[in-house]
Amino acid sequence: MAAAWRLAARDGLASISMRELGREVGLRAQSLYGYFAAKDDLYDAMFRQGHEQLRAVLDLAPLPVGQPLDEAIEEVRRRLRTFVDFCNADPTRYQLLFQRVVPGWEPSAASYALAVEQLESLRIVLHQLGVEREESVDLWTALITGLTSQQLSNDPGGDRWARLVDEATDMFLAHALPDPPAATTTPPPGGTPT
Amino acid sequence: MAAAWRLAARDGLASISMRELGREVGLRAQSLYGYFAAKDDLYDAMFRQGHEQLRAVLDLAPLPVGQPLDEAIEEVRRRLRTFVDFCNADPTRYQLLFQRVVPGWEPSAASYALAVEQLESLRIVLHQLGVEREESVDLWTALITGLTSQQLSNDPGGDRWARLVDEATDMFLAHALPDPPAATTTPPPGGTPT
DNA sequence: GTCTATATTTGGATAGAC
DNA sequence: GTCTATCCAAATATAGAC
Repeated sequence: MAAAWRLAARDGLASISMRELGREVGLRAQSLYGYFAAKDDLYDAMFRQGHEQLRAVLDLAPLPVGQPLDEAIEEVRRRLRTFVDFCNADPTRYQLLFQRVVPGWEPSAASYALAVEQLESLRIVLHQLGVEREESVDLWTALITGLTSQQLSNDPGGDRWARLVDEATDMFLAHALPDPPAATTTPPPGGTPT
Repeated sequence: MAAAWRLAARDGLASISMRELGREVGLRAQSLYGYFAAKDDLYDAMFRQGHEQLRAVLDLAPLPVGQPLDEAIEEVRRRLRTFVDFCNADPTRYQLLFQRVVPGWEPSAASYALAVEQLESLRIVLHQLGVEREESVDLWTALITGLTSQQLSNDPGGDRWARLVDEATDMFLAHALPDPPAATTTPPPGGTPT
């Protein structure tokens, strides 16, 4: 798996070949079929691994159940930062998980369920903040996706967009919260919604 | 060219083959080399064509020089809508123009200049609105990119994210304009540094 | 489990005739 | 301009020996 990620990072996901992967691990390409029934299975395993890694880093941040609003907001901000950093740390992984860059391949149903689960957990967090409109959740995912993809496409390895995550969070919450908090990191007055 | 776009839409950009393209237009693959010196030249021609199309639709909307603020804002809103619609109308074209989905290929310098030009015109429009911080322009491109890519990846042909463009514009302007419009009751974030 | 050998397909690209 | 013929490289995958 590590060799596969390495090759993908070097040549692009779609350009992984069984021959080269075999060479990388000291085997012939044919021997790999003892581990993956077909090349698609390799992609599927990578997809699953990537989502497990994502879940691992997000799980470090517990869901903000019953937190005061200002702490919950800080938690959301932290999550966005974690997510953008996660994507930025490995553009190839991001492409496999969130874009469709391998022609003719799509994740198996079982693997895709992992991805859906992530989105559901996001929805829960936003709801606890008082962001309940479906449209607001969509706007939030667009904002995250946009920051991430701009960062990866136009400033890989840098932080030109990544450093905007806090500002973006403020912008979004000021728009989406029924009772908008003060900007930046100053704690807002009480008045928890819902 | 039309046949190339058709194939790309059907099988993915990276999967275009000269043989199949030839078959599509009633020629042998080898004959195509009379028109494109190599396959990369084909991608380059498509890239150029796509950007010319984009310029064409955006040029329909004149730059809002010296307009009153509210008209300029409406103009920006219109431009975003035009852009998202343009991308949504042809996901393949979007991928070629704004993502890197063809392994080993990148636009020639001459073609890439077209893309840079688009961004520059965007910067001008925002400046005329009073949005001058570099970070705000970046936030804006992230927002556009995010709406577009979410729309294409998760609701192709629909409008789940496309219909959020006006709301997104309001959110952004409320945040980025020194003197916010009446769109929302949200106070702007703290004073923008120059 | 891994190998050799090989089938099979597909792709980009060139040479030279017409 | 387009064709036939061909080269060359690379890919996925299977069969069967060890």
